[in-house]
Amino acid sequence: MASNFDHENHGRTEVPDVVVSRLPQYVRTLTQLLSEGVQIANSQQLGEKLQITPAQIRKDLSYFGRFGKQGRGYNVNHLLEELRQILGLTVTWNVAVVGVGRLGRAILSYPGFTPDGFQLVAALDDNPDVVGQDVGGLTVQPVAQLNDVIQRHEVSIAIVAVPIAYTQGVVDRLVECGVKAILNYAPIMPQVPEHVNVRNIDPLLSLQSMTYYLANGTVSE
Amino acid sequence: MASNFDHENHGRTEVPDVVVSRLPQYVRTLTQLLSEGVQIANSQQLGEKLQITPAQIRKDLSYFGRFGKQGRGYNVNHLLEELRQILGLTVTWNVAVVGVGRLGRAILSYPGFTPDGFQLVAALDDNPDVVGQDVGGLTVQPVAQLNDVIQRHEVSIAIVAVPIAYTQGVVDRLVECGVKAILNYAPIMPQVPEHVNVRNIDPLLSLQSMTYYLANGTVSE
DNA sequence: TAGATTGTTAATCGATTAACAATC
DNA sequence: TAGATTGTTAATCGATTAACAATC
Repeated sequence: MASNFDHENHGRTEVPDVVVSRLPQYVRTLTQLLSEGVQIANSQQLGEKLQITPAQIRKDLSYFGRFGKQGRGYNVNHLLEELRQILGLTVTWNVAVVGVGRLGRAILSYPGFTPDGFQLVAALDDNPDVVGQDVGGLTVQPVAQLNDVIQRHEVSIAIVAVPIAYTQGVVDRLVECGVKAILNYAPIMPQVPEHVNVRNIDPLLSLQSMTYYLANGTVSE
Repeated sequence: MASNFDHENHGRTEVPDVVVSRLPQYVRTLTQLLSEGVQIANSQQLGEKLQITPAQIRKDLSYFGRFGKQGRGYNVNHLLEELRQILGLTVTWNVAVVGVGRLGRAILSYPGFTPDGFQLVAALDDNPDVVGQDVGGLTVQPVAQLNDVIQRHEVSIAIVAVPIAYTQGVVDRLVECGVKAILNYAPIMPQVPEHVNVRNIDPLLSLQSMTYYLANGTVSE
């Protein structure tokens, strides 16, 4: 059974997660260079901007193809477009926000997602006082309608900003609805089947690891 | 000059960053177990909760001491207290929030930091309409007062939630004021001297790496 | 004491970096 | 063509895991 999966990538070398996680940073840097009018950049220059070795950049890119020219470097615009294509950033992804408390409202009002192809198409909450409200141009729907809302709006990504006690339950329901990408803001790591991706936004963990260095007078990296 | 640093850890083996970053998760899990009345847990049980191998947990802990009993496991309460001590979570850390826009307000109103020993003691902004406002029980100060505010409140951690164009400038000023731990919410990676720690909260990067798996029909991990 | 689980060493795995032939 | 930089292979580094003696 499991051995079936071995054939599913059609002989492509599996790309390490850590490599995929760097690509959006490459996209960001290239976008910035482009806006500055830079047309060509080599791995050395990109490495300086990104605080990464040139070798790593070339290695990372080599998982996906050959985008540079020897003796010259990379065409910024071309590499950017290739990476956007690889990351699936050339299409629009519909996003639902579950949980419209203070944090959910901040997320819904944040204009930073839309330019990058993420369209907030639905907001859901369980609080009767909140349902029906207009937040960031969306009418808050009851969570009971989750399945229907996800189908109707073709939601493929969910942002979860509900209290910790409800998080796993909401995530379970999202998974049942076929959502395969979840951005979770609750301080908990929800369990999901392995075909579903979860990313946790957990500032408290970040703070708690920094205090180690504050308390011990050393520095990370 | 640099060789001086070699002596500063007094022969202690340097703890890898990745190990330090897992400790807060251990603390969280142990806290939960304690609240459930569990008194003893072995590395196997902790591993299941944390989705980590038992060997890794034992290895991680071994950087800091011997906290278990062979044949028995770990006393939950004791291990928790030891880890809190190691992470510097037994003392209160004063935190300043720079940037009181929508996001800054959400952070200032979020009750989740305080229980863990992080005390929000100051809020700063540059917008004259915002300065003087009461937000989450704090009066917003002008950023011009940064140095003074940090001194007066003994701030050791800053949370930065200002627009991207101001982020590096604010971070530079914080570093000048002696702040050694910065939690940054802007979609940029500020450059700091190596004795300063920065953690970036960057949900857009998380979304952009998940779309890779959505677009390519595979799954991370 | 017998059984269980730690703490630690050694083996494995995977990611990063260095080096260089290919080639623009 | 000469010089520069890529793409890729091999070497290195570091983190994870397995194994087991120590010991509760």
